[in-house]
Amino acid sequence: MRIMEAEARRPGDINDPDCPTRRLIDRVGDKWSVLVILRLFERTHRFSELRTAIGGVTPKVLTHTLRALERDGLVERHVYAEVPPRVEYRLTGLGHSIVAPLAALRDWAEEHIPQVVQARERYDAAHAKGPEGE
Amino acid sequence: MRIMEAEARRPGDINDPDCPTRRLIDRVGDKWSVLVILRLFERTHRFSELRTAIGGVTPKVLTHTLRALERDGLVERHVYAEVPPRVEYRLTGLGHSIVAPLAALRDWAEEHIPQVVQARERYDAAHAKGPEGE
DNA sequence: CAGGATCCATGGGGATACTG
DNA sequence: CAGTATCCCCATGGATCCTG
Repeated sequence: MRIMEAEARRPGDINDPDCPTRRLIDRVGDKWSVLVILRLFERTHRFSELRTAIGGVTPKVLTHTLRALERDGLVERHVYAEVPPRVEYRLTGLGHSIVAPLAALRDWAEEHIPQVVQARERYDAAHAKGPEGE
Repeated sequence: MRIMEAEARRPGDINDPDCPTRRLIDRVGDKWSVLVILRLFERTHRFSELRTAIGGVTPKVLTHTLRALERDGLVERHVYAEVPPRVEYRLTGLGHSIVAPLAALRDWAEEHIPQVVQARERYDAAHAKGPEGE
């Protein structure tokens, strides 16, 4: 499998800043990036639209997230010099390309998270009072 | 089937702790989980093996990571009551199932990170001295 | 409307030392 | 060997207020 190839060429050296896996984690690891990307995949959004659509995100953080995404070339920022300021965000081609992998992961989540939850309950139940039964 | 619950209650409400996407981010968002999973996909590892193989991870953090993974049902922990303590970690079936999506993302990274890096350089160059040429 | 500026709480995660 | 126990730093991100 592909995984083996990667392993062969870069044997898990996550200290290497060039390690793709490492950078990937940085990218999708933060709290809002993925949500923003999946939102923008649907359609172009204005700042406020994203803000209300996602909910729970503060302007500062949303701005930061969007800037990071823009810097990485995943999102485009379009400013319209109008009287009521209008700024639209949309995915770039690169941004679109990451949607599929992201969607794959999301699909995994939707399908398996219940099992994860069950596993947690089992684990907690077995460890809360101390592993006796065995 | 899978989506109905999460989707039905709130399309994209990441405030809902049950939102699969949200939980997924929690899982793959931390610094070492993905590395550990991909390592264990190759073969079973002992604690020290993982430690040296991944490198840069402290025992405390590695333990924490493994515990979380175990709790989520992605990793199995096998303790051998021997004189020199031996503990082996391996992926569960569930753990194996997430490798493919993870690999997809990793493949994306390997293929597109260079573009991301370029985008960053362009962005930084364009913003460092002030956006004039606009 | 879009976001910059500030202050601050939380905790992930690193370093180090110790133990069953 | 396989962790535990502490201490500590600082990046992430939330709350609030302010502005072009």
